[in-house]
Amino acid sequence: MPDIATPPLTRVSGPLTTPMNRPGSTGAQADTCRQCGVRHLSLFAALDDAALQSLHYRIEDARFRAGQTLYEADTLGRTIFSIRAGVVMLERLTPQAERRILRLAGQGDVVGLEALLGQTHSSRAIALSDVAACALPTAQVQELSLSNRAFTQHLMVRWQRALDEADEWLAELSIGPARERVLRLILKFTDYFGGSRIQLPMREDIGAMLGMTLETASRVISNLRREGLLTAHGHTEVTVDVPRVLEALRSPD
Amino acid sequence: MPDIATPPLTRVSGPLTTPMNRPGSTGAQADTCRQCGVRHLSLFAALDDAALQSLHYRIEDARFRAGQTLYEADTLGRTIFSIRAGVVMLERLTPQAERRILRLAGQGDVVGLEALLGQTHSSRAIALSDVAACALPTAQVQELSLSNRAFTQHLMVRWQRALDEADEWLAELSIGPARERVLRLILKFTDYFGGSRIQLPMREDIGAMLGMTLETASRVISNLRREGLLTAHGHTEVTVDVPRVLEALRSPD
DNA sequence: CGAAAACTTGATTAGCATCAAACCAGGTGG
DNA sequence: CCACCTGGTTTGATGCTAATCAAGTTTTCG
Repeated sequence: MPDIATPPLTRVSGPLTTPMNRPGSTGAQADTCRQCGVRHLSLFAALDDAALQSLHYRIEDARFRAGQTLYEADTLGRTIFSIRAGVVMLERLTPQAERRILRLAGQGDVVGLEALLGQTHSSRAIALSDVAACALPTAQVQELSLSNRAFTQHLMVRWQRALDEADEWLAELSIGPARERVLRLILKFTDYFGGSRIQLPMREDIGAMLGMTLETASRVISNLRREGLLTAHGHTEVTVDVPRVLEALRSPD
Repeated sequence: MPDIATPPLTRVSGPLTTPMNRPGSTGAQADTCRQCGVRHLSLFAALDDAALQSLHYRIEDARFRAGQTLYEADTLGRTIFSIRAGVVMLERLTPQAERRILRLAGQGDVVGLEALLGQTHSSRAIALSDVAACALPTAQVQELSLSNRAFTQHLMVRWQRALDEADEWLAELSIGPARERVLRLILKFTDYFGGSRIQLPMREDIGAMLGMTLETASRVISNLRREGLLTAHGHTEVTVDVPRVLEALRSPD
């Protein structure tokens, strides 16, 4: 597992290039993992030194720029991704072939778990910001879950976390007035980005997350800026007045 | 594990009584499980006779009438429920304290998995129809997943199935015109009930599943009846003209 | 039979989608 | 360097869908 250098979370536009998979750093896997500052958050928190030494497969440092695809829907994956830094969107197409973003995954989350069961990916995974992840071969994960009970437990926790998140999106982000849904999503961003200064995604993406048109998303956000709940810095970066957002959600105004 | 007598799926209203937990039938657990006609669909499909013989905890036959609660949100469970027959709704409250039904679980599904991780239930589970389930003690399940690799795999498949279902509800049942959402939900019912003759839930429940008011749900369903896509038998039972429903969903009319 | 619960239907309104146009920033090429 | 082009954003005008409020009807059950 590679080091933890956190990539800048600036949204990078431009043509999509291939993932920045690095050809494996020097030294043994175990050393790299031991030095990882976010290992305690990851699937590998359960592994002791002995377990790290015994890894049979190479764990790759997978880097993605904003907009790049981690995997496509309806494909078979050979790896699952443990996210060290950045935010990933999971999306699928509605029956009318419109994009619908199902949920986000951030530091400590794992995406692509279905690959462990031999299933094709049910959704597409796209980097919302620049992303650093460990690409864990499914064979390695399966081997570990055979031998290591705590590791299996960690896997199940990741599954449950995804399920909790899905439930929350159903209950909090897919119904209610547009304004409230946007406010709740913005709060979620402050969690994922770890602070009140966040990157707002494209209006189209916000719309796809909340089940509304990009125009409605734009209108709501413009209003929030005028009311001072958001302060723009540059074109995509904003500061959130978290207390006032919480207050706005408490009182139906 | 008890026998498989399928309860009638008629919706029973009236005051909620305690679950019909039967005090365990005669004979060893293994015998009961061997005779279970839906074992191949259940978590226990992975267990051979030896494994069944070695079960340390009593697995209860849990019966619930329509409307009864399997477990409450924010409580700690000591069992998970493997559903043999009937349909269960998982619901939680929105931030505005309105009911939101997240998804359904039917034959072969497991609800309450989070109890295995020591977490409180994140949602409430309520029987939509009469339900027959096996109440599996979490201690028993944890013990099995230690010793039996295939069983662990089955557990993970159940987690993933719940996640797939949640994603589908997000993409297909929480956005789009009311009429289409109702049509898609009705198709789902034909799956869960195993045929074109289904029990329609209360309009209020349909509304809570689709994020719409009960009046809108009622209007849509009344229209579908007038158009002949649904035929009423009694007050809650209807026959679905599946081909025409599929056609109606294909063409945006 | 009467009361309560669930369902249906109507009238009105609010909120959002839609269509359309203008605006703005960044990047490209003359 | 400026003009232009492109992709994203904002804003406006209009119409439709579904929420809301309000009866009225049917069904269920004590």
